[in-house]
Amino acid sequence: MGRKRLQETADGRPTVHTVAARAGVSIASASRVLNGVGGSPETVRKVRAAAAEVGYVPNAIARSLQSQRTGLVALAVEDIGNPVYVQMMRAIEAVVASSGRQLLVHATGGRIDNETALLRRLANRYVDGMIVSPIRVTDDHLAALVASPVPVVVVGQLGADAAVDNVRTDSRQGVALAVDHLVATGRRRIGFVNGPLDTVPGAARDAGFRAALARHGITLDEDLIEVGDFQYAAGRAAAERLLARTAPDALVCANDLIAVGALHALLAAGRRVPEDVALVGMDDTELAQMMFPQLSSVSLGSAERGRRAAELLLQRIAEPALPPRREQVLPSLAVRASSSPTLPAPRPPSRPSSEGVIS
Amino acid sequence: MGRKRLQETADGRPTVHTVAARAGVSIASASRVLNGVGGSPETVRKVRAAAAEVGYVPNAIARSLQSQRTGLVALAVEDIGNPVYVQMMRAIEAVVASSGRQLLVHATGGRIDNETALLRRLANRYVDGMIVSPIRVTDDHLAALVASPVPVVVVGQLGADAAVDNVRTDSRQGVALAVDHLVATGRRRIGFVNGPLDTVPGAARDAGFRAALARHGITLDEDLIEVGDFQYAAGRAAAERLLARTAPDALVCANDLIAVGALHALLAAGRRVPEDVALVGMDDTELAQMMFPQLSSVSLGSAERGRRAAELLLQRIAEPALPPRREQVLPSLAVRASSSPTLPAPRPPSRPSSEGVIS
DNA sequence: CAGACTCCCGGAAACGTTTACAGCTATCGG
DNA sequence: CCGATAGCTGTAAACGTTTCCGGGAGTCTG
Repeated sequence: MGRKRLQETADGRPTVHTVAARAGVSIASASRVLNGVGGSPETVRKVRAAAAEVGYVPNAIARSLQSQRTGLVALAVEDIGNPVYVQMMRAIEAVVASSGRQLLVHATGGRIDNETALLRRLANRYVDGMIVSPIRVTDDHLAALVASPVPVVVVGQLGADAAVDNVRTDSRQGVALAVDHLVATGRRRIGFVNGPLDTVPGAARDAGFRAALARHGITLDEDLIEVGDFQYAAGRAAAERLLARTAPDALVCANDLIAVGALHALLAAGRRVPEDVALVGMDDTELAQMMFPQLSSVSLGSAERGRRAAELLLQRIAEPALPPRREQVLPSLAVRASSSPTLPAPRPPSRPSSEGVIS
Repeated sequence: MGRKRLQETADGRPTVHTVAARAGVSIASASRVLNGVGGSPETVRKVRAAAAEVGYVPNAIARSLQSQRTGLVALAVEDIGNPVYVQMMRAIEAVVASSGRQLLVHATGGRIDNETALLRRLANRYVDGMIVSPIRVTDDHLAALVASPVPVVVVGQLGADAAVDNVRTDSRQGVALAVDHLVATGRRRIGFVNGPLDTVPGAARDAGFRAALARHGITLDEDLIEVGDFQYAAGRAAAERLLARTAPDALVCANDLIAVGALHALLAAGRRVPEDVALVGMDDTELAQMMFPQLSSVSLGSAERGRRAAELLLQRIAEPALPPRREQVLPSLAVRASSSPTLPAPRPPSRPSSEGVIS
């Protein structure tokens, strides 16, 4: 009974030992051949043949334990149904793929414990690094971020003192761009449909809206502000409540999903866009261009933020000791038919990103 | 220099050895305490304290190597920007979460080598199982699927003899539902905007469309068929080409993104929907309800397919020896304003899934 | 022909966990 | 008071891979 080591795994799959035994070489040689480093022609032939015969496929977990890397990078976002994250994801994927890694996405669904759990599970070496874009951030959440064993980059606003790589934008300024544009085109009763105020972006956009109105000397009518969720249905419902209460001549929405909901509410209520009510969304997703009329939207540079975040992450994976960095991308405004008095229901251009961009 | 074993990892992070040494116990005791199994009160106290002091966090890779499981499940889809996959993903996530696992999503971008590479990387034990929804499937792709070391479930059409768990729908029948509905409401010049014919769904929908017209005794005018990509922009361009060529009184689109593109093209060309041209999409995503008018759409039960696929996967993870199974979900048609002659530009209902459903 | 150098190979140690097993102490029942 | 039993503990083996290191064989150089 001197059987020292089983040559296959519990469920009967071959291991490198199986291959080595079958080829009549040591596991060291087998491993070398399988990794394409070294080996005499004869050994290579035997090992390759043996591997093919038994259908050997290496166990990536064991390999990672040894090599201390997995070739995977994760992205955690609230809601994968929001096109802004799709845009961001595509940009990240492009960068990550160039380093030979693969991107995995997880939707936290806004449940913050979910995100913390993900951090605990994934960040403990299942991935080489992580990009997270939280919309609510608590203290122990932040603690979990800094304590992560693998590099983490945060996309979005974060406390000034957080020792985490961070890419952000100024969404207050983004809202200001929208308000400036509307005021400049003669609108005065400007409404605002926002997301929850207990989220980071919700709070920032609320502050931005109030500040912008004040700057123009417009006193705020609270009836013109309505809060819902960052989703289509909630946006539509919120806009309906607002319209039932008062009559705006313009509507700023905290993201494009809300703006689409508002457009629906406006059209259903018989208001013409932009003649009766001008409409401006936010995030400048492809959804904005799918609508009819196409929606003006404040770009918060989500693709750019994603790209930069991915680059920061790759740098930190290569050089873990770097000090925490912070980058900022500027918002800009894409003016389209939904808010333009000069463009009468225009034919959609084929190069959609070339409309008048104000930054 | 008899130092037998380093007590911390190369980058200075604590291991279970660090904790054990600091607590003055063996690594076995430390591990037991950290897993909450056994240990005297005194040992528990010491180990807990030591772990907290050094900030110990277990290496999940090492744990997985030992336990042969990771608690992760992956979903691979073409394009995460397509809302149909978002729906599917949500359904899968719900099931998977109930088993205490987490779902990771990967977008292959239609690059088939990408999907094969993902299979090689992820399926080799990084995840406990995988759900893939390929739109193109080659032979070695299929080979990679069956050879996967971890359970795999395929969503979508697959060769009849493939030894893989499979959840499918009948999209030919789905197209037929749309055509039947349009014919029944008096349309005769029915156009079809499809995706690429070299994809599985594209081919099936093309066949379904031709068969349905034939069944109604309508001879097909090839001018009424246009092919693009399964995306918004391509759908709009394809619809524009079609409209420049001929004058349909109805349009069936191979998915909702295409349908939105077609809607845009129709409105830009001054056609009224549904008065001049009735429009029916496919996949019944939330996008269909975001439009104005809301789009009729053939539901291919994507949420249901996702749910079933996840259940099949969990069963197989628990019981790997099961024979391959195949499940089918039936298509149905949600009739909304874009194709209804009887509903004049209706107010969107608040319970959007309750419109007249035909199956 | 001796030495240096190159190449290839196998043994064994790692990577960081979990866990089977055996030994020890303390308690309990008879 | 002795044997059985229960509860903890530590040693060591596993999980499946990569890689360091030393030895052997062959080739080249002087």
